[in-house]
Amino acid sequence: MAGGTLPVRGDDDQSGDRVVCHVDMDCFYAACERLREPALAGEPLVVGMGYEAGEDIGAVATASYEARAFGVESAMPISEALERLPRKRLAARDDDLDVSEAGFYRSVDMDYYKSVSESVDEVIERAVADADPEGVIRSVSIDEAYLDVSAVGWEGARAFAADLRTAIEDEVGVTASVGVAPNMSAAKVASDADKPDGLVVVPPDEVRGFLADRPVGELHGVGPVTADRLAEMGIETAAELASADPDALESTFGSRGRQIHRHARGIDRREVEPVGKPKSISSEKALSVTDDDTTKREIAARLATDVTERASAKGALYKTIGVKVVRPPFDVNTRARSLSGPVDDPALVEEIALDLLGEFSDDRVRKLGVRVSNLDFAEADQSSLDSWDSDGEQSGGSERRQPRRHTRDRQGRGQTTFGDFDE
DNA sequence: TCTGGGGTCCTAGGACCC
DNA sequence: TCTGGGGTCCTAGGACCC
Repeated sequence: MAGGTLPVRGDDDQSGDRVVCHVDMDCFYAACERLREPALAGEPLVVGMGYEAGEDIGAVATASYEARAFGVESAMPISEALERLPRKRLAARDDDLDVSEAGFYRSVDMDYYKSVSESVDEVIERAVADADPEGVIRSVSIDEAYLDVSAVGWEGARAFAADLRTAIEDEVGVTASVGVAPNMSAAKVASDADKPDGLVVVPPDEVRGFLADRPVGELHGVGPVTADRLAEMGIETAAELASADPDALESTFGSRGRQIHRHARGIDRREVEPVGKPKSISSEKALSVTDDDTTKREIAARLATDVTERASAKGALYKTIGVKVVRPPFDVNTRARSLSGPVDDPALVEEIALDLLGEFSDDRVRKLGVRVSNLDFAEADQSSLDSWDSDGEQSGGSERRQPRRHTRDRQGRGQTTFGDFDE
């Protein structure tokens, strides 16, 4: 195809005008732990989720680079991490173990990490406001954000990103890697390219070359399953994906096929937009495998409470209540039930969750979850008092629901949201 | 490698409506 | 009474992200 290596269509050129930064904090949880416990600096450090001091349950949430050198990886069971990297304390007492080949383990402390994240956000907000009054920030997680700072232009892009990194490190004490590119997906790859503490700037005319030799798995939207299937098709690098037939990709991967094809070509016209309201709220918990129904119901009830409290704190009404049941080895089942209108009714959530769980009462279960979705953020705080009763049936005055705006009704199907028609 | 927790989006089939 | 097209909503599962 002509133009395979050029910014092909006229409408692609527009993306060259944008300057998008992806800010990605380095080993964020571990960095936070070091912030309040400076003695951990330079040491192998593992932060475990579901981990309790001295135990060997849970999974690795973050491993410092020093710990990664021992083969500890994200999502690895703590038990396995301990085999590769024993606890410092144990090593100190055990003559067979070398203290220099041991590390520190800490459990996740989300509240603290959030407070650090807020400090980082303040630095970012100020930097963006100073550099580009029309700038936009999209926080995608506790340790990651996209910035549209097009006003700084490509001449000013590197200086902006460098100053931002310096400010974050000086003022908060943690480091970030930043990627700068004409769009979100390329900026994301750029921020990953020189971690940790990196800065990679990819101007518009270098995007294709920058991506070319990278494995497809580095692209946003290509996970392990897709990467394997692409490999079967003989596609392993971004350049190979970029020159693949988009129709073939679409027939194999659906709409995502075209999306990853565009990303491989360095095209992504999604706008950087602030994150909107959540679409679901859920809570789940791994448990040691059990078929005891009482245990399952107790846990489900707790999860329901957690979910409804969080929903309430966010002012969210919900219309759909669901459960998730994971049976060994890893058989994920979901069940959901919708009401006829949005409610804030914790007792009802528990009741429905337990009812849905009933189908699995005899099953061995390794993990349970409760979820509310179909959320509605009513302006006012009037909640479950009116017309929705426990059957989810409307009583009497069926038009008493909150005045409904069409914008919301479109959301489910309208395809107007971020992420599909994007590029 | 026997896999933690909180999310998003997409797909596909079925019910139902006009 | 065997049959069209368009559309919405619901449920379940899957892939992906951090």
